[in-house]
Parts: sequence; structure tokens; C-alpha cells
Amino acid sequence: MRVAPPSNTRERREAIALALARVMARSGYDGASVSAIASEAGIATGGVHYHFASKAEILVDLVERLVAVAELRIESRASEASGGRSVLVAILDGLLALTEVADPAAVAGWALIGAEAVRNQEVRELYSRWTLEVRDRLRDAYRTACREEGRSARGADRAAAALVALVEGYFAVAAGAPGVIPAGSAAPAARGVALAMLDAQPPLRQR
Amino acid sequence: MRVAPPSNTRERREAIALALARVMARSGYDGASVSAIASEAGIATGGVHYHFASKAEILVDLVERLVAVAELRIESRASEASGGRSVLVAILDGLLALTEVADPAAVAGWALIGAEAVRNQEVRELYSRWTLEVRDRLRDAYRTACREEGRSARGADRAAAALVALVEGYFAVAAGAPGVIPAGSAAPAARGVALAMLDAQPPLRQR
Amino acid sequence: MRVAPPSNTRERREAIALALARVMARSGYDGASVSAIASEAGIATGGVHYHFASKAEILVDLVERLVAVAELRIESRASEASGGRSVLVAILDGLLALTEVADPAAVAGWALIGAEAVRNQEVRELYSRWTLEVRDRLRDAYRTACREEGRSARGADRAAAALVALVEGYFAVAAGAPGVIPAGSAAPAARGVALAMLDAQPPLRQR
Amino acid sequence: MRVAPPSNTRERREAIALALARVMARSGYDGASVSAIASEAGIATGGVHYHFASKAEILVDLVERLVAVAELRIESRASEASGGRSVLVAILDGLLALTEVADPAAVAGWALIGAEAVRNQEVRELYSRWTLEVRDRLRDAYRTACREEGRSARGADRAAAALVALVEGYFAVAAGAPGVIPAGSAAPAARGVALAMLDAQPPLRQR
DNA sequence: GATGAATGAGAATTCATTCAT
DNA sequence: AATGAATGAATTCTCATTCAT
Repeated sequence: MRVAPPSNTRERREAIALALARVMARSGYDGASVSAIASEAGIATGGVHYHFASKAEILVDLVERLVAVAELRIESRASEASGGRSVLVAILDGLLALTEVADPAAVAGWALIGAEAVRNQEVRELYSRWTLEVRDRLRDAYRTACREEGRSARGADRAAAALVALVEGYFAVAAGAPGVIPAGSAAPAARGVALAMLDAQPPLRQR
Repeated sequence: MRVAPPSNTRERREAIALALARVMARSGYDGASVSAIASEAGIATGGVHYHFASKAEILVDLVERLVAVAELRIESRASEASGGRSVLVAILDGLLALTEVADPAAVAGWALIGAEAVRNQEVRELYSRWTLEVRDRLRDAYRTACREEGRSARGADRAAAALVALVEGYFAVAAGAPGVIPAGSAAPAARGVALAMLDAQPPLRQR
Repeated sequence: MRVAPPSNTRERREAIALALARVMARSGYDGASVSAIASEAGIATGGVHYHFASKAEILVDLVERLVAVAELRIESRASEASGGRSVLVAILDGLLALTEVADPAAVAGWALIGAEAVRNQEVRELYSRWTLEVRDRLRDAYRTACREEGRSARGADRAAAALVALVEGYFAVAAGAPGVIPAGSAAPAARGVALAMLDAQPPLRQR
Repeated sequence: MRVAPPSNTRERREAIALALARVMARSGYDGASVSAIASEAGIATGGVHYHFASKAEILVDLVERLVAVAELRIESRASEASGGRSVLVAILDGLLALTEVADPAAVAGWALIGAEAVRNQEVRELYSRWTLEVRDRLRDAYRTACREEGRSARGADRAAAALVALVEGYFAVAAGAPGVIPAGSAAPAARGVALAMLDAQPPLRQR
């Protein structure tokens, strides 16, 4: 009696999504032809469409994977953190870990996902949702830190938005203008920015 | 005998480049087909190729135009500035003016140019050159401000790189995740970041 | 697990190359659009490019096929020949067999390949190499015949070149000016020319 | 009172036709774009269509010019000739003069005209008419020579056809496979072929 | 006579997707 | 599960031709 072999769909989908990231880092999303993705993943063209209904779906899958990974990194750092400042730093570190470990495919992939969000509604929704979530977490941590330190939390919103822009900007510049960002400077500089902003928040006046 | 109308090539090239920016804002660069650009510019498909040898050349032209415009804005603001802090602010304001006057085509255009730099060498060179130039100007102004204020200029490099990332990030996020950046907050927040970073530079120790 | 039908690439490539020859005979090489070739071969446009990277590559393939066929014809005739005269005749007969069996596509195809050699370097190289090879074989047979018959072999070079021109001219005229060459006269007339030239070679003077 | 400037249409048409020949020698007929022809002729694109209704008409004009020139050369040589053999030689020399004076544009032009005759009816008619005329003149001279020398004129037809093929072949090979024909050998070798063929005609038997 | 911008109909080529095996 | 040949629509680009000036 034959037993059906175990499905390898999960691994295949991952391999294909990561192959897309690598090809995108060279050729952009449109330049990443399905057959290039396939050969990067070590399978035949048709195989890609066995596992994904469309090329767009691979990109969506990749976005979800990158988000999940970032989320994990943030979570693991944040869970060890205590206090607003250290949560803030944990989030920034988690987000920018990619640039440190120098995974160029992931860095370029993320930058290109932002660009793809301009025209692809589904990607835009995912990208926006994640970006908003990050902003809100940053804002909450920022406010917490202000409260803990007896500072006004005015402008926490725009400060958090600036930190989001900073992080996304690091990805964009690292991908599109290599050499502009000193190696290894992203995470420490982002931390510095966040802390400088906190320090600039005025103390709450006594009542 | 030469009896021909004066060449309108200059205007046409500009019209086509701006049409590309508008179509890109909707559809991305690859999605901006030559015929979409042509109809946006109000001419026939062939007309685009009469004025540009290739679609890639239009993008290059657009990059050069956006850079030139940004340069002008920076120059006009910086010429009125005195002191490192105000030059720093002038540069950031000049760069981010686009986001304020809400020219979505230019904002998305610039964000997508960064993405296109990933795979297009000529665009990458232009984008890198401009980005480097901006970083170096920011760093010089930053150092000047430190000197003027008797502060150490340590880390000016990474601070300038962070400011570049911040600016690029504003474009990327505004284009890809509308709603994440509070309206009108980019320029003031960027100013705030720069000044907070300066304030955080320690004073030079006495000898 | 690989469960795929056996590749039919070889047959397809041949079918496409022969389709090109037929369409060229009607419309010339430039007039042979890829879609005309495809429909002549009974496939869709894209199919042509699945098997050939470019239209030029089809032409190169066709040249190689026609040369290979001619080579076979010459070889089979020459292997039965004995003596310079009969080898000479075998070569000419092999080359001109096309005109006799009235394969108009091949005749016109070859004539147009010569024309395409004017501007296409790869075709020119193939065409030149083959033409040179034919000339050298003719020259060798011509010299052998002279030696066998006690004649001077002076001018064997230009005689061989003339025979090459004669053969190519038959193709060109048959393709471009039908009716000028009496049907069936090419091979016998070429033979006649070759033998008359040999007869005109003066005897070696006695020493 | 203004006097209309003298028309320069005649010179312009010639300049354009010759420009076509030169561009064709590089790029083939289809590769010779109207604007390439125009710039070779030193005028603007539109100017070509002021003088010719269509690109095809330029080619027709060129064919007529090349034929007229060849006719003149033949006429001037034939008028000084006496006897069948010398007329035969005069015709061949006239036809092949192009290859001797090494006008590569004219040589390639003529070869490409033969190829263009395959698909362009008007060119085919001109090319066929001229080729037939040449064959018939060669045949007449051949017969005259036979009669003068008391030889059978059997096969004069196919001999004349062979000489036509030989001449056209020289053009085709010179254009498409440079180096195969020894320099300067075309006309003398063609003469040699013609005379050898005549020598091979058997004498008329006595009655 | 002549210019050169503009047109628009194709051309070659690419590629996501389908499907018989 | 997977293959890879095949499709056909879409894309970029070319170019003969037209025409206002």
C-alpha cells in the first residue's frame, strides 16, 4: 500500500518567496520574471504556479514573511526590555537588524516592497498596516518613556512617524545608494535619534 | 532654404518627463508604459521615442530635473541662512518642500527613483551622487554648527547619514503608506530631529 | 518526480528554420516577420521565441542546415568519384542539386542568405567560411585533374573562384529573375564550364 | 522681378539614389532607413519624400541608374568591337567593370537588388528585364562567334545563361563573402570562361 | 524646395500563465 | 508534485510617411 509522500508545499513556498527576494534585489519586482524566480529556487517555471496562483501572490507571501520575522525580532527584544526607552530601542533594533546582519536581499526586498506598494493595492494594504503598527508601537513606547521621565509627550505622534521614516529610509538608501550610510551605523544612529528626541521633550510643569 | 518652425524639443522633453512622473505615481515605473506616458503627455506613442531614445532615458531626465529643482530650493534657502543650524534647517526644508506643497507625483516619483536605482545602473549613479552630495552638505553644516557652539563634532558623519535616511524615508513612506505621516509634519519633525541631535552633542572639554 | 513529455525541441527548431526559408522565399528576410514564420510553422508567435532567442538566430540555424545538407550531397557524390574531373563534377552537382529538385524555398533561401551576409556579421562569417571551403575544394580537384592530365595548373585559383561565382550566381538569378536560366540547365552547364576550363589549361612543357 | 531658381531636382534625386546604394552596402535595403539615407545625402528626412514618393521608388531609381551606367559601359566597349568574340568580351567587361574599379556600394547595391527582386515585384521586373536582355545579347554574340568560326551554336542558350549567372555570382560573392574572389580576377576569368566555352563548341560537320 | 516634429502601424521580444503529460 | 512547451497579450522601439511652417 502506497503512502502519499508528505507535502513539501510549505518548504517550497518559502524557497520561492526567498528566491523572489534575491532576484528582486538584482532586478526589481517587474524584472524578476517567474522563470528567473524558478531557476533561483531550483525548480521549473511551471512549479512556481503550482505553489502560487500568481506572481503577485509570491510578493504578498514575501511581505508577510518579512513582517513576521521583524515582528519576532522585535518581540524577543521587547520582552527583555523594561521601561519606555528600552522598548523604543528594542523596536528600532529589531527593525534594523536586517541592515546589520547584511542580508542584502532582505534589505533591497523591503525597499522594493515599499515601492511596489505605490501601485499594488494588496501590497499597499500590508505595507501600510505594518508601518502603522510600527508607528503606533513606537509612539506608545515614546509616550511611556515621557511619562516615566516626567516629560511632556507632546509631538509623540510626529516623533514616532519620524522614526518610521528613518527606518524605512535606511532600507531605501542602503538599497539604492550603497555607500551613503556608514556600515553598521543604522541601528546605533537610530537609537541616538530616538534618545535625543526624548531628551528634547520638555519637563511637565508642576501644577 | 530653411523654413521650419522653431524646435519645441525642450518643452516636449519636459512635458514627457513630467508625464512619466505622474504615471509612475499611479503605476510605478514598469507600469508606466510608453503609451500611457504618451497619452498623459498628450502625444502619440512614437512621439515619445522621437524625443527620447528609450524609456530609461526619460527616467534619467526626470531624475535630473527633480535634482535640479531640489538644488534650487536648497540654494535659495541656504543663501539666506547664517550659521550652521540655519543652513542645516535650510537643506532639510529644501529637500522636504515637495512633501509640503503636496506634489504627489514628485513625491512618489522620487521614492520610485530610489527603488529603480536598485536595478538600473545609470539611475543608481545619479541617485547615489545626489544622495552623497546631500549627506556631505548636511555633515558640513552639522560640523559648522558644532564648532560655532563649542560642541564636539563626533559622529557628524552618521548623524548626516541619518538625516539623509530620514528624508528619503519620508518620501518612501508618504508614497507607499499614505496616512502614516501626519500631514505637514515632515519638515518640522526633520528640523526637530536635527536640532535635538545637535543639542545632544557634548561640549568640547576645556584644555 | 519528473513526469514530462520528451522534449521536441529538435523537431520544432527544424520546423521553424524551414518555415523561415519558405517565408523568405516569398518576402525576403526582413519581410519574414516572426508571426509569419510562426504561422507558417503552425505555432504561435511566442513559440518561435521559446525555441530561438532571436529572429537572427533562426537564420543562423537555417544557414547551418543548408550547409550541412549541401555538404552531405557533395560528400556522397564525391565518395563515388575517382579522378580530379569527376570530383570537380561531383562538387558542382552536389551544390546545384537544389536547383534541379526545384526546392524554391531552399534556392531563394540561399540567395537571400548571401544578401543578408552583407549586413549581418554572423551570417557573413558562416557564408564566407562555407564559400571559401567550397572554393578550396574546387581548386584542389581542379589541380588534381590538371596533374592527372599533364596540364599546367596555372590559374586554378581564379578558375575555382569563377566556379563558386557561377554556382552562387545560379542561385541568385534563379531566385531573382526566374525564367532567365533554362530549366534543368544549371548543373550540366556548370559541368560544361568546368570541363571547358580544364581543356583550356595548356599542357606542361616537356623538360 | 523674381525668377524661379533652377530646379535641382535632378541632382537631388541622383544624390539620394546614390546615398541609398551606400547605406544599403552597410545595412541592406530594409536596414537603410529613410532618415539614414537622408543624412547620407546631406538632407533632412522630409526632403527625401519631397523628391521620391516612397522608399521603394528610390530603389527603382537606383536600379535604373545602375542599369543605365552598365549599358553605357557595354555600348562603348561593344562599339569598338568587331566579331562575336570581341563583342562577347566587351559585354562581360562592361558588366564587370564595377568590380574592377572597386565601387563597393555599387557592387553590394547590385547584389542586394537581386535579393530585393525576390519580394518586390517592380524590382523583379526591372531586374528580370535587364538580366534577360544581357543574356540575349550574350547569346547573340556567342552565336555570331560560332558562325564566324564555323562552329555549331548548340547550347548557346545555356552558355549565355551560365555567363549571366557567372556575372551575377561575382557580384553576390564579392558583396557577401569578401576575400573569396581574388582581386581583379573577375573580368579576366569571365573572359576566360567565355572563350573556353566557345573553344569547346564542336565544328559544324561538312555537308 | 526643404525642414523636422509628429504620427501610427507594425516589428521583435518578453513573460505570466496554462496545460498535457 | 512537477515539468517545460506553448500561448497570446502587452511592451518597447522603429520607421515610412505626412504636414505645418
